[in-house]
Amino acid sequence: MAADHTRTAILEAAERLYAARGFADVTMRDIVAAADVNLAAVNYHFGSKDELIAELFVTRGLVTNRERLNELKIAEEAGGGRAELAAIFTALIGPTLRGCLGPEKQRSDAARFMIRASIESVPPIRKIKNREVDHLRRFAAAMRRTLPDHDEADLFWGIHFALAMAHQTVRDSERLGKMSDGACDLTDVAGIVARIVGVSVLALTGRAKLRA
Amino acid sequence: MAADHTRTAILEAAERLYAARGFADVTMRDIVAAADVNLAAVNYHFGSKDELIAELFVTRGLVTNRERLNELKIAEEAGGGRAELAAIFTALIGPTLRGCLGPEKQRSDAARFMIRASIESVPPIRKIKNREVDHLRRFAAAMRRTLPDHDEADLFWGIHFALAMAHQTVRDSERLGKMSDGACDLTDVAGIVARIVGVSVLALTGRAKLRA
DNA sequence: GTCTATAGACTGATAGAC
DNA sequence: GTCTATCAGTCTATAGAC
Repeated sequence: MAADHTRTAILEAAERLYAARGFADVTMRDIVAAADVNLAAVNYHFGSKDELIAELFVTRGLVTNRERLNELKIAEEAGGGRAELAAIFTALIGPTLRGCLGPEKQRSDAARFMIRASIESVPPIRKIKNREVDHLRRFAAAMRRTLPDHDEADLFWGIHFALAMAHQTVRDSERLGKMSDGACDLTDVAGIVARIVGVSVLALTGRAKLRA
Repeated sequence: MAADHTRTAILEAAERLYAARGFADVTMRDIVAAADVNLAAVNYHFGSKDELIAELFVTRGLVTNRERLNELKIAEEAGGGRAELAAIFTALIGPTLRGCLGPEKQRSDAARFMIRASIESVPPIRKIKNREVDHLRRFAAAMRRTLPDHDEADLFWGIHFALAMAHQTVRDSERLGKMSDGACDLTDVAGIVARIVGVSVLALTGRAKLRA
């Protein structure tokens, strides 16, 4: 009970501080002060600063991944086993973008934390991301069912590019806003998702359609 | 002379070590040991660890940006003031990708350093990237000359997405290789550039052509 | 100006008492 | 499970030698 309280207090304080100020600027002493626990408690419960960050990232990432697979499942059922290509891409990038973009004022600590994780990309987080491969292969499999005759490598490039566009939009929305002088609306999440999905679908099917 | 030697020795050692082991794992003590200079010399010549990293990044980045603008200029001259869209995108992403991808064995320390900068993205580097906006606006201007009637925001989204795909390919080539089980050839730099350029051009012109 | 030796403040991690 | 005390390691700052 008391153990749980300490553990939870650390997690909450860490997420809040990391979300607000980033990983580099927040020390373990900042966290234990905010959580009102002892310094050594972090190492006792999590092992190290990196493992604390990893724990937070895994927890939040699992939620997103579950949403993605859920949307994919719905899309496949709606299509009788073969999901629309656009629906597959939407399932892949929608949950992340909806969580990370949108009106700045109403972003939760969890969302802000995930944005930091995208931007700063510290070692513990990179390690976890490298183990996401199996998860992504499910989307490749869904695409293969929809486009059984399509070149295999193209499908993987399609996933790679869709994630790239989504990720970079979360990461660097500031630069895009500055560069376009406000012409690109970064609060219109649905519009951004549709835009990335549109490009991704076109990249896979466009050349063929243009030839026809 | 002697001043130059110390300064240069620090820069060379830092670039080599950062390229090999990343920013987080290399301390200033590692650098001064490799360069055989005194610890305080780094602060004397560069001010801080962050400013040393920034100096390296700016130097290498200027070379890439010059290549980009040079390619853009050639493309505009070839088209009599209006460059082909594909040539604009190639000028934008080609230099970076040629520098960072390709056979792993023959990558220079400079190339490996820039890959690290893409992946780890420490604070001093992020600051510099945010000031690249003016440079990117030149590509937007070139696109406006080629597509004068096109929606303004679309052009910025096009640049944003092209950079996203290029950047992510440098950043996460490992994951793509694993996910595709080798089906995506990451040593074929020209092919990758062509692929990203193709998607980018299609994203801007595809919908219009499909309607026609 | 260039460089060195040294000291300082801060970090994450840990051993051992409670 | 919690805490105090302390560790070795980090970057930075400065006084002074060359």
